[in-house]
Amino acid sequence: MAATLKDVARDAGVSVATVSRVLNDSGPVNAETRRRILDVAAGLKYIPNGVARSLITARTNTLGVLLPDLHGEFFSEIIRGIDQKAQQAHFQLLLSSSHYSVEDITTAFRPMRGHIDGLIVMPPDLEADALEQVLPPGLPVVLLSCPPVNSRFYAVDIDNDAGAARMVNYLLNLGHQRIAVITGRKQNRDSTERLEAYRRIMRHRGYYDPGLEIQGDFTERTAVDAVETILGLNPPATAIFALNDAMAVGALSGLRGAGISVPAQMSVCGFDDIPTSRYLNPPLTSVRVPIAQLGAEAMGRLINSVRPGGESFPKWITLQTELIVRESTAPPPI
Amino acid sequence: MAATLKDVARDAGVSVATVSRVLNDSGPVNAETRRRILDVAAGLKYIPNGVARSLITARTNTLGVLLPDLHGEFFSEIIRGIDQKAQQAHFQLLLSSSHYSVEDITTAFRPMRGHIDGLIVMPPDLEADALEQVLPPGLPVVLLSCPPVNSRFYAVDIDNDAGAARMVNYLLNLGHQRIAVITGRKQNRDSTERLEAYRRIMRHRGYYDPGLEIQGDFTERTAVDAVETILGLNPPATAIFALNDAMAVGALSGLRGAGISVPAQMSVCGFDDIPTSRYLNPPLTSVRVPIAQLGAEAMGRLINSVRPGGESFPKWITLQTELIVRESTAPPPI
DNA sequence: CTGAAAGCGCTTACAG
DNA sequence: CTGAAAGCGCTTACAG
Repeated sequence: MAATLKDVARDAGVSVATVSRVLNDSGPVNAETRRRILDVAAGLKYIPNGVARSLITARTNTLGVLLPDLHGEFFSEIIRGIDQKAQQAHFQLLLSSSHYSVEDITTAFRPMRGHIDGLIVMPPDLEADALEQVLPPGLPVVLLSCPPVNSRFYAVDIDNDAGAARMVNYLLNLGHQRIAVITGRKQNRDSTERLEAYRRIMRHRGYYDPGLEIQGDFTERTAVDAVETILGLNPPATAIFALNDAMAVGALSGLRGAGISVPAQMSVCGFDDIPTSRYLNPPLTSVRVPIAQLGAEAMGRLINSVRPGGESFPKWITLQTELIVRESTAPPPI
Repeated sequence: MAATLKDVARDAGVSVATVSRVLNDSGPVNAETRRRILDVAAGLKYIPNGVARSLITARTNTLGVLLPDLHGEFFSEIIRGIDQKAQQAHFQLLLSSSHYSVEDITTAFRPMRGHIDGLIVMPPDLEADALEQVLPPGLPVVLLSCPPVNSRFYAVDIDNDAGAARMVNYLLNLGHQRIAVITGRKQNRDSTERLEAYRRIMRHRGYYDPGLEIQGDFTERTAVDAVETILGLNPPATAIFALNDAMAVGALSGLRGAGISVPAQMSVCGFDDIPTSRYLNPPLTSVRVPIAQLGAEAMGRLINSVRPGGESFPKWITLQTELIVRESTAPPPI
């Protein structure tokens, strides 16, 4: 049906080798011959068969992306950054999500094998070395939000520690002492790091109380439930630090349901600064994470490492965050 | 490096044909031979080369997805539905976004050609036939939110008309007469259809006024701006119908900035019912669209049409919506 | 500057 | 039940 190299060669009266040279700009070709070939190819609407090309070159020009989840703006922003970068470098994107464990990742990777030149993956906490066992030795890999400890992988992550520490200090400086925190799952490294920073600062200032830590899972719903628990605290909390914005949204909602006004009676803040946060009621104080950039940086590194002779990047880069103060936080009620 | 069919055949003392038969469960093979081959394959950690397989079978087991945008929860929900369905059917996903025009789509499709068995695409308004010109004749295609008029394509869309009509009627029945509407871009068919329904009902009830229509672009930001215009209306509007939820979020934010309370002084409602909407302050009245299902239905149809002998689906399916009344709407102030 | 030929790793009639 | 062989559509030394 579709024209092949052979068809073009036949119609142009040359060999397939010559056509291939013209199409790939490899090797010298007579200018006149070149023009004729290009004409014929256009006339035939010839489009190279990428699969055949991949088989012989062992390059697919496709990069894989394995994500744990697809819910919420955080992940769509990551994909947006990844997609943007991939497009401008003319790479294609093979996407797969809902992979929470190394086993999931292993399974999801299987069909990708051979179809991709490299992989971006967001594995559960500290699984870099386990991952190295199950991925092909030569495959370029970039880890998202996971340190490349003991592995040959590249990694891009966020300075969760500094971000969370600044937020807690900001809250403390506002006068809060009872700061409740809603965490993500224990396996979630972003959550763990943010929580550790919270603990360190709270301890340091002498306000640490494990009773202030409520377990969530980074979704709005668990935060709504967490608010109930928090409102039952004694002595009461005066601020809620949700370890991501989705949960801050849930907390705001739960508080509204309970008739608590923010920030007059309770301060609320989040982490990530997803695009929606500035439009919330009240606008959310949060820690800005360059989410799309996180994806873009990962993709940039991956592209670089699948391309021969790219510049050399540091193995591990940590993106900085920024405290964004809006209207959901204020001094505690007196 | 990696083991090939030939390696397995050699070590098992059989021909590659037999190994292929075992691995694909095609054709009869002696039980003992089969076991031996499987053992050898496992020992060698053999994984079939998908590219080579694709070249010979002319099937890639990969489906392409071309989306206009990746901002916001609407698109991540669509992708989630698509991905879920693809995974359970063991298809891979090639994703590309930021394609607003038929030209963009044409360009983005080029590198996908040959790599995919079918395509899901969300084209601009009414471009189905233009699209048919630029896509290969045999390629299975499913259109998202675009009628398949004059084309051979499948299509899945939303009953925008009924949804918007119900919302406007609901607002009218609440007592509103001056209902401002914030629209999307003119090329956006979802927006256009919702707007048409709005106009029809407003005309029918005798409250139609073109001055109530404010142009937006489906992002929060334009809705914040639109609110300013709306607040300058004379006679004033008492309700705002944002034609998607992202703009309702923006409207809520703009109103808050202007010190207008919702719904006491102004009712606000949206369309799509993105996951966040129920957690807003106040929780948003909206038209529920089964967003993930939209993606899943499209993928289901695509999978069906690339698989030989699948059941036959109607060419065009329209998903129904549901009015979700929350707390952002109330009777107008007296 | 150009072509004949090998080969990438598979699948699939066709014989036996 | 099994194998030899052709072939999918390309690229790339190797000769000339």
